[in-house]
Amino acid sequence: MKKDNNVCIRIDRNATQIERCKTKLAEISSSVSNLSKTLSLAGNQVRMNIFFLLHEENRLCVCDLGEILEMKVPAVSQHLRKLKDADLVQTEREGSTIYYYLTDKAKSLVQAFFSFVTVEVV
Amino acid sequence: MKKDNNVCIRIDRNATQIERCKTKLAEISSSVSNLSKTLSLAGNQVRMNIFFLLHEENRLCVCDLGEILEMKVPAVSQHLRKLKDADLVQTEREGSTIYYYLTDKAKSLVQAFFSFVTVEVV
DNA sequence: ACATTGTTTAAGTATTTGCTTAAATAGTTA
DNA sequence: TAACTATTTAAGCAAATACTTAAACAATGT
Repeated sequence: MKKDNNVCIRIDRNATQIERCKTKLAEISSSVSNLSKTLSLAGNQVRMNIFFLLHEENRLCVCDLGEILEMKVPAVSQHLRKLKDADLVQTEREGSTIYYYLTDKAKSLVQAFFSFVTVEVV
Repeated sequence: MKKDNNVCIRIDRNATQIERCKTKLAEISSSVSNLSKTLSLAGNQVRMNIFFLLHEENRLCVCDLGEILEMKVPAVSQHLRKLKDADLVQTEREGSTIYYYLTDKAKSLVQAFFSFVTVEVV
């Protein structure tokens, strides 16, 4: 194995394949970036629980979520902000209470996630 | 707002709803845990790129992946180990080269991920 | 058996993430 | 407007993550 700045370059590698791969990657780079950002949000048990709860109950406030998840309110609030920044939840105010609910984008995602669970792929 | 160990309990909360939610959560707890673990692996740009590349090229060795992703081999190897531990990739040796390919479990996941990209939900 | 190639493992470090407490903001009610 | 309720924001800390280099391991060829 030859070393080029510590990057391994196999002697009998397929240079055409490597180049093709690099080109393809560059093309889908921004999609992959968006996708992995979204999935990294879903890849957290607390946020996955929030997805599930909002999916089931339609809407909940931070305070309820804190009690259900047995977590302190600021901790929940910070998770919700991440989801809101990613356009996965929206809010509606009712008096002094702010209710969170899933966006359409999140609903599709959640639908897919839970179908995986039931098919027991995961 | 009353405080119970710093956990907020809304005065006009729906106690029945809270209890129902806690019960439901407990029931699906292990599924949610597995799911979020899998998604946390997918929620990383490098690993998502690896998914994409193995999906497209069928199999690749660490060394090729290192060159394509422009990363050092040990860094790639460590990502692959996580995927292998989660039963998302398998290996086959050919001489001294070890090829990685997606498991069936991973193929289903990847299929779903990339259908989201094309539908532009993400 | 020794050198070479392909790969993994280990140890150290920097960055990121998630929680905690305390303070700030905003709406509600007396 | 003052007290109260619901929530967010900020700052600090602890744990987890990902990369780096160096060393170890495994297979191949001489």
